[in-house]
Formats: sequence, structure tokens, C-alpha cells
Amino acid sequence: MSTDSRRPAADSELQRALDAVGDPVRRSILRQLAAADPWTIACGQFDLPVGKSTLTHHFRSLVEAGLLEQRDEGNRRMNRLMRDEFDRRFPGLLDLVLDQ
Amino acid sequence: MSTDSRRPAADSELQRALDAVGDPVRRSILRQLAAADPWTIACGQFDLPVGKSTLTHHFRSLVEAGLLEQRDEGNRRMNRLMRDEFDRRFPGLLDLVLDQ
DNA sequence: GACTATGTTCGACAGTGATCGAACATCCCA
DNA sequence: TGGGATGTTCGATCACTGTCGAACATAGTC
Repeated sequence: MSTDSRRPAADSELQRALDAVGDPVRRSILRQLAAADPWTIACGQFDLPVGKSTLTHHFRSLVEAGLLEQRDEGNRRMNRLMRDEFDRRFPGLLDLVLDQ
Repeated sequence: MSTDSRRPAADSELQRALDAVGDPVRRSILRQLAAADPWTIACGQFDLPVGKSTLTHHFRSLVEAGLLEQRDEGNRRMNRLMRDEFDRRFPGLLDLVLDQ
């Protein structure tokens, strides 16, 4: 690994994390994801007021920030919130989002 | 008080906090402020690569997010990081910024 | 094989916000 | 009282990003 998660995250990583979490649509994704079991929700199943292509955009942002992981299951793309991993890198940040 | 700091902060407050902390210039302000004693640094004394009017803009953002407090001392406008207050509303967020 | 469902890619567009410089206001000091 | 220092306000600009729709790709189904 090139990054040591016990060392403080570089500012560019923090920037990406804050950007990811700074959008209300993405926060809604994170909350809906946290309320369900891992790998049970496909991208199109979220209750969100945006179109498909916008959704793709937001998911990319979340994946790049290390907030969620995706896996293809036939037709659909399933999601898992990377809660523990993200908590280790940025303690407290995700909790802040999920506690409304 | 209209807001109870023990209740989870409303999403609009969280939005303002994340926006404030999401800018690299503002994070630099917060770090320089944390490294000094309260009320010892005036706005113009920060080491930052932006002009005066931009500075004013960033300070307004930080004040509105409840991250710092200002006080006029004659000519200059002194600053204090509202660390405890902000930590109570958004536990862990400021630490994330200050730990580089 | 045709049709449907699920996602991605691409180009365009609009709103937001970070930035600047010029002008202004205030305060301090000589 | 005049000059310098410190900040603010205002208007303009520019880049970024969230948004959309259309076209495309792929997988499942009848």
C-alpha cells in the first residue's frame, strides 16, 4: 500500500472526502446506504430527485473518495458503504453525515 | 437559543460547516489560527496566497459557519477559533482539518 | 431475435463560488 | 490634518460542478 491509514491523511485526500460528503444528493445516498444491508441496493433503487446520468456522476465521486464500493450483478450495479475503512481514514466524518 | 447543540445539527447547518471546511484557503486559516493564542492574530496577518477582498470573503464564510469569532481592536480585526463550540456541534470535524 | 431494464458516456448548459482590482471607510500616528 | 495601515464593498471574471437529455452498451426476458 502506498498510503498508511494510521498516518494523518494528506490534504488532497481530505479534500476529496470533504467534496464527496459536501453534496446533499451524495449525503442522501450515504444515508440510504447506511440504512440497508451491504450489497442489497443497486444504483437505480435510490430515492433521489436527479436523473440517471447525474446519479452515475455522484457514484463516481463517492467511489473515488473511498466511501463506497461497487460490484456488478448481472444487469445491476450493487453498492456497499465502506464504513469501517472510511472511519479509519477520517474518524467521525461519516458519523456526522449519518446522524442527520 | 433557537438551536439545541445536543440535538443532531440540521442538515443545512452541516452543509454550511462542510462548505466552510471544504476550501483549502479556509483550512489554512483554521490551522494558523489553531497554532496561535486566541485573539492574537488579525485578518491581514495570515500567510495566504490571496488578495484582501478574497480574505474578507473567506472570513465571512468561517464566521457564518460558527468556526471563528471576530473582535475589532482599533485598526485591526482580531480572530478567535471557536474550537469548543464547533466541536460540540460537529464532533471530530475540526480535528480532521487540524490534523493535516 | 426483439424488447425492456439498468447504467455509462458525452456534450451542453446554468448556477455557484473563488478570485481580483478599484474605490471606499476607519483608525492610528506623526 | 495628512498619510499610512487595515478591512470592506462592489462589480466583473473565470473555473468548476451539478444537472439534463440523447445515444450507446449490456444483460435479462418473452
